[in-house]
Amino acid sequence: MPTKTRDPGVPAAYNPSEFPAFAVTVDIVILTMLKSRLHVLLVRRGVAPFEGKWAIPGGFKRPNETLDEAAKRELSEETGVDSASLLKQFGAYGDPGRDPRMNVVTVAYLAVLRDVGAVVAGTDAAAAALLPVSEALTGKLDLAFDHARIVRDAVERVRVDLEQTGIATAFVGPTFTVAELRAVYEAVWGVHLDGANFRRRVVTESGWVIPTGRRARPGAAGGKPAELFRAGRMWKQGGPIRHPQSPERGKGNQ
Amino acid sequence: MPTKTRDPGVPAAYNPSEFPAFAVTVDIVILTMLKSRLHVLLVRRGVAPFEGKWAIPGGFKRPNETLDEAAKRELSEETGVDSASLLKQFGAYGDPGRDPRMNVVTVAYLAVLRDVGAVVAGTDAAAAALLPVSEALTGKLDLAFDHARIVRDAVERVRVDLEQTGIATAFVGPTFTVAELRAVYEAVWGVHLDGANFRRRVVTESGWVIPTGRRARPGAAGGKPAELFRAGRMWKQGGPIRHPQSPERGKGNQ
DNA sequence: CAAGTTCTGGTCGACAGGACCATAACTTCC
DNA sequence: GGAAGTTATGGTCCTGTCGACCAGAACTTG
Repeated sequence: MPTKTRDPGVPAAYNPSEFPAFAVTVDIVILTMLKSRLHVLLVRRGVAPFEGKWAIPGGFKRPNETLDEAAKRELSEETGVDSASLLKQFGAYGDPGRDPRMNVVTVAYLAVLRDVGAVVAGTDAAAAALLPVSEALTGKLDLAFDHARIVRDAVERVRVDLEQTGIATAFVGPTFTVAELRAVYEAVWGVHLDGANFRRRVVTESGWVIPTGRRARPGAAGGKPAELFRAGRMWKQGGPIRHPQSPERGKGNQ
Repeated sequence: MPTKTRDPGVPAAYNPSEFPAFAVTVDIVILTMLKSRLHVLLVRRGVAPFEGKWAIPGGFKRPNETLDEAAKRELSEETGVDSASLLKQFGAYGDPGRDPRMNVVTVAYLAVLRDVGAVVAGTDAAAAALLPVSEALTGKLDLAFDHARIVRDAVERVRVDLEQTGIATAFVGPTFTVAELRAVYEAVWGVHLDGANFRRRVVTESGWVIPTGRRARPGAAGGKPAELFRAGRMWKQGGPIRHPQSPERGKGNQ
């Protein structure tokens, strides 16, 4: 909103044509776990510019909706998923020339989902796919526009939020094993966590996970069937697991 | 950017008139320490709407500059300060009707400065002032547009960043005492920190603060003169002080 | 039944972090 | 000039957390 109250030249009522007009879009980085690796939902562009390249889904904001509503609508249109609680705004991008056709400012959202696989399979397989974020981050896929940077920022945000918020439970289903939850942390952070210590942390204190009494069927390799839990209320106030290297602040110099 | 690749109706080259046009502005929440309290720089609006109300400074983004550049330019125009390193984007706001005149999407930036007092004194005193954030947060000041929400989000961001980044040193001058630095944490978090423990944390391990050999003059109340330090390189990798309540996660329930 | 795999609980030591005390070095006031 | 007050700075102790590691439980497949 204009707040240049001290500029004498500003009229009392703006004429929109006097100020640069922008298109405002909302883009969504949809992340999910697949085969113990972090994946991102990408669509293949069918029109110029960047025709044939991968891009993250998005669309124009409408004047009569909020940014959050626009993101929710786009997510629903794109995947059919209707869960607004996992949508989080994490950045705005407005470099000149980022869209060669016109001035576009985009507001980027992060969505963490489970079971996107079925959704993607239902759409045109050639137009949408789940791809490992590692490939997008290392530049193996060159994405359209500045979407590589947006995806990078989104993943960085997830890495931080995993420690500070309860975003971890958004990656798993309504019921899950401790090992599934641990796999989320290990995949996002790229570290190995001790299974026993991890379990102690989330199971010992009540509020994090609630036992359902049921057990999961072991995988193909066998093993003891794991307990099935559901998420407790404590995840609303941040996650229980800290990044391994984070407590060792101040080291590594001298 | 438009990525609705599967929509058949999208032409290869957009006609800007076919899509809703928005004005894009950049607003800056400028925070500083004054009398051991957190203050925000506000300007008094001279024109409708919200004439006479307080607002945070900002202005229109130009088509040929990035959002970061626009924020830097506005900060310079508003305060004369030319330090881009302390500018951080923290949110975008685009609710319909947030500006009664036209569709405006604003991208909000946070700037942490010291010595804004001299800058404010130099401008028209009636048009700009440093006010305690507590008054803006509690609703004592009713701000223009949705600026109350924006200020609230900015302060929340600072509270988090104080723990995770080296933003604390941006509040103090090039040389500072340990007590000055501690006052920043205490003011932003609203807690009391033990002076001895605080000092041990930042002084013991090298890299956080570097002694200058000089001493500050005691305040009006007297006391032992404090050592003067300057910021070390470790602040680039996060702050050394943790929020007191943050390690006690998972308590308070059962 | 044997071997392999995963889950789950236990122990132990290192260490960060907070509470608290004591002393040093300056001020102002009488 | 001394007393009282204030702030800075260093020391000690104690508690809780967290990771490494071990051992047993419970299932798989062959």
